[in-house]
Amino acid sequence: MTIKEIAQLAGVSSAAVSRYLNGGYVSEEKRGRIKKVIEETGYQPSAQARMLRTKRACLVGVVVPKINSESISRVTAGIEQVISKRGYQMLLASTDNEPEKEISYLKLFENYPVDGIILIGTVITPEHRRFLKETGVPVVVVGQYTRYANCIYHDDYGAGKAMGKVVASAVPDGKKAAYIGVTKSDKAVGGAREDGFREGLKSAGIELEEEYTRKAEFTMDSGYRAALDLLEKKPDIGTISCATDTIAAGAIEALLAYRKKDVPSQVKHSGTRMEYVLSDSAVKVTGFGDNQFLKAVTGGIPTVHFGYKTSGIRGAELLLDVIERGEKIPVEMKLGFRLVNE
Amino acid sequence: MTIKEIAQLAGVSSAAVSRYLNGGYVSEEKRGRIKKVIEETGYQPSAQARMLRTKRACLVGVVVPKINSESISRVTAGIEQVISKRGYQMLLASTDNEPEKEISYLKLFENYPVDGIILIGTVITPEHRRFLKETGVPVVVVGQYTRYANCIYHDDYGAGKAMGKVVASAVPDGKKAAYIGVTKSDKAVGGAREDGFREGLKSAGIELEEEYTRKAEFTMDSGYRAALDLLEKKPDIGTISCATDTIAAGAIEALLAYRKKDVPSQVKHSGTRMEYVLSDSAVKVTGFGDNQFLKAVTGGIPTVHFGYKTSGIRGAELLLDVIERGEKIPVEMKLGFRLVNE
DNA sequence: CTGTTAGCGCATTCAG
DNA sequence: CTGAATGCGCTAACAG
Repeated sequence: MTIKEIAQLAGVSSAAVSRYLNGGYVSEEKRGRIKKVIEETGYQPSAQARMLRTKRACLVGVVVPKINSESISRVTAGIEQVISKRGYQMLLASTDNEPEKEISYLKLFENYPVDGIILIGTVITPEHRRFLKETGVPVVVVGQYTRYANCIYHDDYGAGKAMGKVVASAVPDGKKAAYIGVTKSDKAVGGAREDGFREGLKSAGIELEEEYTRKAEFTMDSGYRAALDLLEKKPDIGTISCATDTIAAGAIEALLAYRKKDVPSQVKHSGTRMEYVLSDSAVKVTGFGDNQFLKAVTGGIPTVHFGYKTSGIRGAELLLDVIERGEKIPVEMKLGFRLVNE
Repeated sequence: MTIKEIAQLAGVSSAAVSRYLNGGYVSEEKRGRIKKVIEETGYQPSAQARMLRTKRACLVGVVVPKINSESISRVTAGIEQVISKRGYQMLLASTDNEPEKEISYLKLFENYPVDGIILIGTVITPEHRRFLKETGVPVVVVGQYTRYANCIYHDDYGAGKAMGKVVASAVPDGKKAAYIGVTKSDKAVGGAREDGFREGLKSAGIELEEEYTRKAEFTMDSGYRAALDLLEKKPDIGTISCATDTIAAGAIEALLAYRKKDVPSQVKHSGTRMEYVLSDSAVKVTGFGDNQFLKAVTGGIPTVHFGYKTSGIRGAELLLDVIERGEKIPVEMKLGFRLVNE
């Protein structure tokens, strides 16, 4: 069903139909005829052809590293909130943490009818930079700093440092602090958080020793394996701090499993908090991200609340500014954090 | 940058460039020149214009009720797995559990360059049915039964019944079984699971009493409130069964909070399982969905594993069959389940 | 207010 | 093998 057919059936020109559809001048009489025909046929204009013409889609594309994540869903919720208020819709592309897919979806959106792109960043490769530098489509990056695009990121270093201090005062005498991080290629989550954490510990006179350190993927399962390895090799661990709450969940699982396997112990509740008791002494797990699911079922571990939803909101606002008002001045925005359950 | 400009720069016709791009006949010499120009300019053909022409996008649109869900991400992972192998990409639209948005995104995809649509269904309204009946775009529905489209759904009734039997044998003498469901408008999760559960209990001689029943949204928070209400009004509860693991997580949170507020008690571990001890007697929480996160941090509650990933795989295969081979025979597929941690 | 006309960027005939 | 020409479905001038 095309606009031309509708025009014929209604006995008008296709331009009249187009105007009808877009709120232009149409006489009452023709308006009625067109309306009737459209209702009868159930005609829907092809968004695709329209976009080819107008170069406007009222659509933004969002590239995310994975779908099943509380923090990411908070960001997208923020985006949705502001763009839907302005008549836009949102399309998501999930890359499953594969940088190549990320590029391929960025390129898809680039040649696709979207007015702008929001990239929830993890690892920024040279290819990413090249894309950001060369693309004509407005892009804002959320979650990572970059000078090649408008960006909104979080104070991961500060959060890491604050957590380091918290942990410093929590690790018992004679015990050690351990850390499960992620790849440093992720400057924010892998780099800044860990660097900050180290610094926070150091400011309290504690050194994070390399043997008490592991690298994990962004998954619970990976956190589980890393934590188990840590527990098996280092019996004097007092705290396990993880780069994300998801990894922390894996660490908690490992504690449960380890306890079950080797050491008689128990889980006890104090207040709303659970401590995973190991060989008669609690191993405390900390995270980043303030995952509500984790909080609900465990009572909450020490973690950091970032303004994920806010970053989505601000990111979308920024994007719409450049889409609609052609705003040219580059923006870098850093958002703060809040310690939780310390 | 258009195909025409490339043609000019390379001193050939736009048709030649088009052929070059699509693997048609081009002499070695021109091929070289074209290649060079394209590389220099970084030209990328407009997917949008191409689609307008060819009616093929190598894209499938997936409409999901929410983004932050383990079960949904398992389905999309399944979809991704098969379509990416066949050269397709996937675009997601999240409706945040709002039926109107669902329709609006379905219509977006309908007039958009996607070759097919997969709808992860919750509530199927008359509008949905009308859409499915009338749209020309191939659609498959995952997670709900419908006769208006190819569909793949799970044996929610059977799963509910099986869980009912498990619970029947777990609820202590003198105690009652409680159930937190969701809206019956969701035939699968709201209707079938609860009906099956009732039946399972009944087959063991237990009746699910209405006062021990609550309705929740598909969120943890809602499960929390429902469970707390249940606990406060009915002290003789032995088990709380929830329509989803997410709701169950909320129920666990409620147990923790309730215990803290009123009743001295403790959490104890037996094996890998935790039981939330209430007034000296454990209240067992059960769910549906086999959420791995929940399992990790609690040791696992009795739940049901559905073949979510499989349904994604089969759904995508079905869709590609109709997209690529014009398969016309309607398919309804029911997938089984497996009890976990009973 | 209205219809005619000319493309948006590309793929596909169809004669060369 | 190749280029000129046509049109996908729609909107934006433009002259009525």
